[in-house]
Amino acid sequence: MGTKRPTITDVARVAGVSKGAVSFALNGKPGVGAQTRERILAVARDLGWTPSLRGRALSVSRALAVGLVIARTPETLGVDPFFASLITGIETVLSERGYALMLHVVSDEQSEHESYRRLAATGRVDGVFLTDMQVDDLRPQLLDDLGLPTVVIGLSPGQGPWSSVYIDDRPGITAAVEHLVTLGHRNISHVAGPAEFVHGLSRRAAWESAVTDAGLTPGACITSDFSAQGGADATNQLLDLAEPPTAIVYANDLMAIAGMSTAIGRGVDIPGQLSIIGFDDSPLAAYLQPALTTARTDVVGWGRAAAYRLLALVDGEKGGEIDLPSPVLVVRASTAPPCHQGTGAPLKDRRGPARIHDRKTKLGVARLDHAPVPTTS
Amino acid sequence: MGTKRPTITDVARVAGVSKGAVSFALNGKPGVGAQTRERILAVARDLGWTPSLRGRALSVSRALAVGLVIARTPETLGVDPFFASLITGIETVLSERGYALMLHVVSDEQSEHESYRRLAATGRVDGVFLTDMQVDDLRPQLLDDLGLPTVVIGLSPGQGPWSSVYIDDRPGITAAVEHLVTLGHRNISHVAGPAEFVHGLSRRAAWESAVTDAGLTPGACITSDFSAQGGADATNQLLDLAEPPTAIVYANDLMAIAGMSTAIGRGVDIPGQLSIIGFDDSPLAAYLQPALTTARTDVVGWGRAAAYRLLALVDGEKGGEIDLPSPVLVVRASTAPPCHQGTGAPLKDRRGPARIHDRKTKLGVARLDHAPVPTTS
DNA sequence: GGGAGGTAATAAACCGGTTTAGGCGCGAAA
DNA sequence: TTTCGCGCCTAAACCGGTTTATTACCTCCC
Repeated sequence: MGTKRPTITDVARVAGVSKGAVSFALNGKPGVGAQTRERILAVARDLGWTPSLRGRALSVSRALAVGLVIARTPETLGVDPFFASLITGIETVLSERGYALMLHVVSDEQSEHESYRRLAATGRVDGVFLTDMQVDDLRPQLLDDLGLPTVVIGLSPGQGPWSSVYIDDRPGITAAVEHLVTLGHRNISHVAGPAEFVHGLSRRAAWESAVTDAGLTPGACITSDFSAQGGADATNQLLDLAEPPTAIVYANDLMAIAGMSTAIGRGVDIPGQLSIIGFDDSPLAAYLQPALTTARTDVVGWGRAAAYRLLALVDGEKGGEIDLPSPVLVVRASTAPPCHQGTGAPLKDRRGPARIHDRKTKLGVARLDHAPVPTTS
Repeated sequence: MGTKRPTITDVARVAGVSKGAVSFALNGKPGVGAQTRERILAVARDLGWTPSLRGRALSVSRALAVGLVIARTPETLGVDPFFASLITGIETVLSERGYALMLHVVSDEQSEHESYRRLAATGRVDGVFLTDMQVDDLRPQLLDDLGLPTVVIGLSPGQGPWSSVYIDDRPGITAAVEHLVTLGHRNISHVAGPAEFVHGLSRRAAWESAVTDAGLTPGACITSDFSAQGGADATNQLLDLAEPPTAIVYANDLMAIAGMSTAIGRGVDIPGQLSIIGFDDSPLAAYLQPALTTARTDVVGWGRAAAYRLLALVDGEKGGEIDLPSPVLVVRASTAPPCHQGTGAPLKDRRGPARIHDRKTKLGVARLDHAPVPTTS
């Protein structure tokens, strides 16, 4: 706190040149001679000068920051591994470009819109990320009106004129269903996310078409809300059916975990009487009993890609496409052939090493860049 | 994107006054007459003027933003409900004061220090929050050197000259141990967090003294790392002991959940043979099988309090104390009297309504502002 | 009537950078 | 020799606010 930070004027004075010359030298622009440039840089180094983002931001009319508004309750947010990974990925890109992330956490849609308006009105950010896309989402239009460059996370390119980053959920669900069919399941249910969310819808559609493609009739599908309570309720409904499913594919891990616990609480053996598959590969999934079979998406890579796109958009660059690995199915102990009723197999040995179902060969799109087996590390 | 946003100069021109007068009028300062003020405000409203934070920030030499640097892997972060709640609480206060939160997520300590240096050097923030305090933490000193106002989250006031916000963990652990003792347990173990973290240490100390106060000898204590893997490993170690505990108190929910699953995987009945208590009250806790008894802290309130303190610090205000509710124990189905071995009680009915153990009367500090029972909503 | 005191408003400096317009000296082309 | 062009550098404008110094005017009071 002792002395103030040196400004560009201090550097200029010490180096005996003008402010402008210092600016040129520090930004590598032409307009200063070689040895003058050296001298300026040396002085800047000696003085410990760093550019003031406030000054620069005002001068270049840029905030040098981007925004992420999350409309979720702390309960949903705290147990969903998605945002942690997304933000981590975003950060890796932003930090190396000198950008910062402004995070807003709001409770409802109303405040979310208000948040965007404020970010735009005050000029705090140069662009924003948009997540949790809904079917007829008003936010892209709003952001367009506000003149805020936007990258939509989780909307396939065909679904709008917006710049977007997309991982196709469907291979994950497809692999899940195929895995179950291979095991011999014929009555496969789905617990879906809310129909107003595109990822709720697309996962449901993927389940339906995968089941149909396997020559089966889709089992019951219950639309829920991605929450633990919702997963538990939906599971109870499914198990209460006259002909309960032998396998359930959940739209996320949280519902799957709650569903699995509910089933166990009803005395249902898993995976003996009921196979369970989640979506997300929560860090917890491998440590449950039984360990949860689930689809994993490279969310960190998603965040990175989104950040690249947004910075490109802000800088007016072209912004090359980044191809991301497709989801893969991580097979653990919560899935098994149906009708093992009452075998009483020793629970002890049930958590084997996870097997990864990579759809690379079939679809030609999946790629797995990172070591995919998290259970033993 | 059509026309540019109006500036204060535009307002001045339209209103037929000087820039300075407009600034006075908009900030409620003396120096303009009543009806001139009215006219200026009207013009500003008509033009849809909002202050540019960039201009203001430069002028007042403030960033009007505060920072939070989180040094965690996405795996740890994604499953720990702490930060979601903390950030939510922080946001409620910041947003109503026009401040914003700059979030940095980094992987290691090295980058964390680098982050702080950059935030300070570029003047991006006016102050920062400090979490995950370690025993001989170098960061407060660093931030002091950098001249960055800091509020430490989770350090008791006596432990340093730093401005801090604190909830005493210990009543939660104490209540947990007392609950177990009341149930009849005599061999109570603890799975602790890393000894370099103050909340790891303090929870361990609380366990030890609560057990001792009950006239018992502390059972085995294993120092782990707050991760699922660590919780599973520690549980295996404890169950392999010649005299395994009849109850385990974990330093967080994640380890407790993994530990519970591990025990179940070994054929141990919970809570029949082993009682389990976590810490955090993760949104999942109520939906596990059996539902997890755990201590709940008002983390959102913590975030709010921390934000108030930091803004007070930044504004040079005094910053009144905010008293926060102590942790309470949420009793669910994972705890029961010991030695129920092999009762084969129907799992179905095990998830009763949660009971809250509030230590208000005993300690005179606990307060529960929010509806505390989350299981049925 | 003239100085003291107060209010309303303006002009201008300032925050810390970037960027443009322009001056000066010098070498090459006409 | 003149002129054009170019490299190097400075002065000054600019981004959008806040704040200080200053001026104009009015009132009060001796």
